[in-house]
Amino acid sequence: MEPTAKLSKKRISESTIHRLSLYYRTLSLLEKENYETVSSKELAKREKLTPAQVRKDLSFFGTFGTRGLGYPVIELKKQIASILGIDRQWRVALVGVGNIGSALVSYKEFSRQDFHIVKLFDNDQRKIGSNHKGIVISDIKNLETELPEAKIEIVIVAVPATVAQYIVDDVVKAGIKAILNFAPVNLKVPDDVYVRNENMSMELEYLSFAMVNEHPKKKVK
Amino acid sequence: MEPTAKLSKKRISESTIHRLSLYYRTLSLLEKENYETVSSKELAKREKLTPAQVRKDLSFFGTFGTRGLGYPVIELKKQIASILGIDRQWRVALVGVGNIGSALVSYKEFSRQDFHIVKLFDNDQRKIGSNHKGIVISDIKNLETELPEAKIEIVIVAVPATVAQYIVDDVVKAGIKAILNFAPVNLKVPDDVYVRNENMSMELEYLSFAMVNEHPKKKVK
DNA sequence: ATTATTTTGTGAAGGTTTTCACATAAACAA
DNA sequence: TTGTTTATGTGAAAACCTTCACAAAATAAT
Ligand SMILES: NC(=O)c1ccc[n+]([C@@H]2O[C@H](COP(=O)([O-])OP(=O)(O)OC[C@H]3O[C@@H](n4cnc5c(N)ncnc54)[C@H](O)[C@@H]3O)[C@@H](O)[C@H]2O)c1
Ligand SMILES: NC(=O)c1ccc[n+]([C@@H]2O[C@H](COP(=O)([O-])OP(=O)(O)OC[C@H]3O[C@@H](n4cnc5c(N)ncnc54)[C@H](O)[C@@H]3O)[C@@H](O)[C@H]2O)c1
Repeated sequence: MEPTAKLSKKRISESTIHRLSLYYRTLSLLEKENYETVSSKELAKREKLTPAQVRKDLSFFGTFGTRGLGYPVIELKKQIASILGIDRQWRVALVGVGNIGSALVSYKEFSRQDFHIVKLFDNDQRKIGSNHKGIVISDIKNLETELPEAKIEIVIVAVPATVAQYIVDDVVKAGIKAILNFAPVNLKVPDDVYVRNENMSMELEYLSFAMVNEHPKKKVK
Repeated sequence: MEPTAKLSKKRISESTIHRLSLYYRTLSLLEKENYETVSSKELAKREKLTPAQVRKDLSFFGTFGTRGLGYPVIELKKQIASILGIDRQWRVALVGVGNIGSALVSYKEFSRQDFHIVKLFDNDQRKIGSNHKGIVISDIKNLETELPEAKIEIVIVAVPATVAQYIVDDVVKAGIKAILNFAPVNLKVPDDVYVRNENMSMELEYLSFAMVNEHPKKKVK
């Protein structure tokens, strides 16, 4: 059966995309464990999902498996990489080289996954010009000129919440269409700009809610 | 109309809880801006949601508004805090005082929201015993005894992925029921333990997918 | 070969979440 | 007062997402 690239009009749900990320990570692991093929059942078990969910998710994008056998690990991993758009390098800039910013620069998972932080910006004179993990920190004043020059496609925002919107306004002016935001604010951006928020308080608050209310988990088969 | 605390059997969706966190943050902002009341319309606008969504979310927990007027900002904030269980202090420990761990210890939003990191653990002899932001780093060997001693209720896991499961096994043995995990692995825990994962690659991959596929956003009114 | 077994891919069913739409109630204006 | 406006709270409808269940296809066993 040939893997087919469906170019369907149907909107794919956010959950499906997130699960593709999980499948990708698990397939990498399976590859290391020398699995040649994997069934939807096994994949589901590892992700605490149902096999039907796994098959349905994949079916939105094509047919990748062999009946009676399962999915070829290496090939499926490649296909998911292609679907997610991580079969290429993304040039990433980070604004705000503080506590969390510095941590992210050192985060090996990003570079392993072809997200390369190649530019850093800050407004602190003590930081500007200094070399941080092999990257010279640029002055935030030069954001609008240097982002296009460096062919940046994704910007990570790690500045204080009070200035995040101003920074993002400039980031958008520079033509950037994708932003990963760590500041605890709702950013306003034009319709054609994608923003994802990392909100750690939200997850802690979920834990808090769950404990206080003995919130039942979704049943898992 | 009296605010009523519904003790319903119905499972509240994860999305609703996450939105409560957003409402809470926005209400804090509205309080600072000296709003006395706020309508579901205004709240929705700030969160990029529909007014109906806001009202429905709140209605699961009681009736907090006044028809013709809206919701009293301070009172609603209190009510949401009570629902989320953040009207009290949570004692938090963090394991793995590395790049991301250190950043989290410095994260003021946590302490402002009554999540207090009061204990740090690591296995690096150079770090153990040293004072980090006013907390002496403990030896990971003492995890099982010191977690109960310090009355810890939530543990943040910020150790390398390869050891995360072992750490979590010990954390669970120590009786902890809530874990915030930063390691990129699917942790196995008993049914009565809540785990939330912070997966930053997932969000970057979502951005990647969205850009490559020109993924339409959900329509927003 | 033939049969039993495995496992995919997918319509349809079932379940959950969001949105609609309106009765209801409070506030405000005249 | 009375009427007009505003805005909640909520069943019902619509949209969306997950699971079911089974035909189809491939493998493995006899
Ligand atoms: N520390 C954490 O663990 C953590 C976790 C989640 C989210 N956040 C959020 O991430 C952001 C940064 O947090 P942090 O703890 O790293 O703070 P930080 O103060 O350590 O870092 C902020 C950095 O941004 C720089 N900066 C300030 N204004 C700037 C401007 N106008 N232009 C460019 N750079 C500017 C500062 O010089 C500093 O280097 C905050 O919004 C915070 O709420 C932090
Ligand atoms: N750096 C980031 O921005 C980032 C972002 C998201 C997730 N993560 C994840 O968070 C984890 C930590 O990442 P990091 O960049 O901070 O790494 P790091 O190496 O800087 O920190 C890891 C810390 O854990 C300690 N440690 C190692 N083994 C331990 C053990 N058995 N018991 C106790 N402590 C132990 C180390 O001494 C070190 O202090 C990793 O799983 C990583 O994938 C990191």
